[in-house]
Amino acid sequence: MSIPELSTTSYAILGLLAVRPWSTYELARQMDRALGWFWPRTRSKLYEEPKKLVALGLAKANDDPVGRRRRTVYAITPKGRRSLASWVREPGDGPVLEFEALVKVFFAEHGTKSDLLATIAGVRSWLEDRAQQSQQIPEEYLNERGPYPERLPWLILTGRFLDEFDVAVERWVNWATETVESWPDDITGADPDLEALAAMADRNAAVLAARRERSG
Amino acid sequence: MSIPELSTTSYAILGLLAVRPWSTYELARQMDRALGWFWPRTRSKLYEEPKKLVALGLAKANDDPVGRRRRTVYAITPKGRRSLASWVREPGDGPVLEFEALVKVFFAEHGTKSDLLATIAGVRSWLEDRAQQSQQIPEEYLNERGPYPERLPWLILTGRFLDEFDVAVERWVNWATETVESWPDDITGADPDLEALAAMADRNAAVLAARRERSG
DNA sequence: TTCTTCATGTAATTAGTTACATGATTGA
DNA sequence: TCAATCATGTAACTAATTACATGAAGAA
Repeated sequence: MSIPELSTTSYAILGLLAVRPWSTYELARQMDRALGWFWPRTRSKLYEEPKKLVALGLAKANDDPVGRRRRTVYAITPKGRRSLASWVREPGDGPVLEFEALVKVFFAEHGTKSDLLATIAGVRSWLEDRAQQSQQIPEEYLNERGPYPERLPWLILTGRFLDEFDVAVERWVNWATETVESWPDDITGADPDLEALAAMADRNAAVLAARRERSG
Repeated sequence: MSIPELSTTSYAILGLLAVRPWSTYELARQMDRALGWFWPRTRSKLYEEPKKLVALGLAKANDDPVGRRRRTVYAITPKGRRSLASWVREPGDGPVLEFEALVKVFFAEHGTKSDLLATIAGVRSWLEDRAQQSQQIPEEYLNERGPYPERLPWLILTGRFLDEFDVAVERWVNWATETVESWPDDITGADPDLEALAAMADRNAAVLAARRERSG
């Protein structure tokens, strides 16, 4: 490789630049709006990465002063498009989850039943905040006002993943709330939900059986 | 605060030390087995963090040489237990997702239909690998052979979340495969699945309506 | 006795976050 | 005209990963 292995973050930004040129601020907004849901990065990264792309000839920077301040607008180059295309064709990594609240559930013995319920309730709030933030996007497109409608078929693919994810969280919150509410106040006396456990084991077995069937 | 704000990773390790003392290697295995599914960290972190805990008086290190090499076994202190307990009672952050393959889906216009199908198929393999890796744990507990059975009620809570997550991924893979297969070879001619889009908008609205009902 | 896997750790590097600073624009 | 918010960026710091090195134990 002549190119020293860009990170996924670099390619994510390069991908946005392939849609159109953006100033850094616009890139940041775009990350908030969409990409950030499954590739979250802090804003300051968005000032660094494009510089790297420019250094490699994958993008170019245009200075576009606003008043006394400079603003940098980045655009993709043909070389950048080629690099992006070859990245897109390689299958990517699977989902990675980080879930602090669940770590606290995992160590629930150090808190009370009501602490645990509060932790779970916090996840419900998270879900609601998220519903709030993401509500306008599908509506824009349904009203034929969403940007870059030619990309819509695959934007729906990604949106649907996030939707399934939220459904999973919601289902879990509902079940976990009920389950913990049924426990005694001293949670060390709780009975394990062995039915749930058996269901997990079964589903797991089903996935593996399906694989054996698929692959011979 | 006298304690300079530990990270979630620190508390995760502290939580494990509260179960029993472990050598670093055992900690690493334990991360692979369970915590790593929702708080993934590289192995070398597991050598660093305990040192920090020791410096703060939250854990103590015992040297336990094996042949000519040293091995360090860490144990929690009473102060460590107090610190852990106060962390557990605060509700934690919601789930954060990173999903490289989905970034590639998002930029699917730079690849072909079959590239896209391959990306989705990669996610199915991920799912199967995961089923493989996690299969024995529920079975151990169902056979009453799992370690620390007194923690089982909340271990099932966390396991169930991961199960719901996998179900979501599986549902998405199935739907996405079907959807993309129905597209023309030139994906720029694909029709957006507006029904799916409308369903997402509806679910979103339902979550928000439920919140209004709850809090109003 | 040698190969492989288990086990133990450090060092160098990269990625990512937090904190800060300040100009431009808008609307009360 | 002043406060709030939008916009632009850097610097210092912390977290995390990758690469490396090597001893111990068990199997062939």
